[in-house]
Amino acid sequence: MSTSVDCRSCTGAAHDLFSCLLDEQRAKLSKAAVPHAYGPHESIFHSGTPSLALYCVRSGSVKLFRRVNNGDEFVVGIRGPGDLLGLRGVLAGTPYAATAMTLEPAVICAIPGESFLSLLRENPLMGFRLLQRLAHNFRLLEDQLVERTYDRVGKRTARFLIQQIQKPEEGTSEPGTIAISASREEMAQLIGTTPETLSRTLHGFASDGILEVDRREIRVLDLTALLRLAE
Amino acid sequence: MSTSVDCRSCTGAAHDLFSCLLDEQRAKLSKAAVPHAYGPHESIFHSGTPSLALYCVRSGSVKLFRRVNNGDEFVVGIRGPGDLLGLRGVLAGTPYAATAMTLEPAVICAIPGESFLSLLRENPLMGFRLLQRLAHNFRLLEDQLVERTYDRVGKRTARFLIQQIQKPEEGTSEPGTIAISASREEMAQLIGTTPETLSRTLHGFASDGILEVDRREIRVLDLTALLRLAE
DNA sequence: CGGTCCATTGAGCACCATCAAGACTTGTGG
DNA sequence: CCACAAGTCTTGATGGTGCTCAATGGACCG
Repeated sequence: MSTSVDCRSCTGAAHDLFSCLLDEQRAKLSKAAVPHAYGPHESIFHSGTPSLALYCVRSGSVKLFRRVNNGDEFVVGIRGPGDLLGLRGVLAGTPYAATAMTLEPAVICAIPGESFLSLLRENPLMGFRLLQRLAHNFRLLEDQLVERTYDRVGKRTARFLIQQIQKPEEGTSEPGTIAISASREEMAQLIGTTPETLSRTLHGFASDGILEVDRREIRVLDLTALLRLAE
Repeated sequence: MSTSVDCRSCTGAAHDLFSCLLDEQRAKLSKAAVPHAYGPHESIFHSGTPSLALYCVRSGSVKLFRRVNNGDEFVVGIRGPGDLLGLRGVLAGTPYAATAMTLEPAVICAIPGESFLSLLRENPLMGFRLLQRLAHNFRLLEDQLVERTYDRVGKRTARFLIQQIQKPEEGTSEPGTIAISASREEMAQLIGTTPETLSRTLHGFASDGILEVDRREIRVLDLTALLRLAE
């Protein structure tokens, strides 16, 4: 075991979850968790393979997607720091339902399913916290279901852009400027549309004076209008 | 307290969940649970109101829906015997996210949120079972998200019909015959479309020789074809 | 300076919601 | 038992949204 990790120092929502662990349990977790640095577009696990481990995102962001019949990817969700991946599979003992892939460079800890389950048995409070978290995620997923079905591409795109603005960014960016690291293809997937439609939508916004669209940067000129579009 | 209930005798998936309770705990649950017989189209709780209780479906079926901006109902899910309603709200301490309404006559037990939570504290194993169940439902919801977004009305309708066939029915019906107790409007909601489109879809199937459509009964003539449509 | 990849733009079309009208069922009161 | 009314289901016509296919335009890289 080359690297070691201290789950106590882990920031974000995961801390909330693990904060109830006793020192001894936390030590056990830290010992079981194996961190790994992923590059962009590396897969963490694949849909259909047995759920041997649970993954805890320390930094970076990850997309979860399923492959649908016609072959293209359906993005089921995006996870960030503090989120757990593969929880369902480990709990239910079923294969992963989705494939997880990093969007950007990320550091993610792998926790063997068995270790996690035994920890869960030892510490019911963590179980309760987990229930609450799952309940919360459930609601978010429901929101997503409604959004995908009811809201038009324009609205979803506006929401996506607003999320990106709020995302904590590194030094260089000015307020209102979104650096696009993803390709249009990928961006379209996250919104749930095609690259063509996304392009049209963005340039539509641009010609309304709301955005300035560049290949890898989007400047928001009229945030008020954008917020109105996102309702 | 007029009526009393024995949670041990409750059939279905709920039994799985409560089977791990000790006698004493089960007695407590049975005492806390208040059964109530609902007629069709009665609401059990409303979206936005505080989550004071959890509901356990004993018989009948229930639709969960949200009201969307334009005013119409978006059906988030359907629950049947053994399912719990309002779990999320109780766990997270947030208001109900959806409104629950019976589709048919139903018997449903109300369990005060506090009683349930204290039971959960006393019995970690139940917590674990609950986690598993939530994990499973999570997956189903994800399936629904994909289905709603990707599958066309025809496919969704076919799936719906197949589900209805498999549903345990009371004496009178012949195999392959579906008694429609719901109106077209309601049926359309469950599938996620409009009454007009549903009507066209059903009669389209009929003219392909797959179904025989009557106002309140649908006979499946060609199950193979229907299964193929549902993929 | 070509070649390749990605983004954009255009044209056409499928699906389905909407609006509108007609057919049928059901209920009510005379 | 009939007549009328109200509701539901069906059918038709139309339009919008967004996907698909195809062509063009840049950017980046060798």
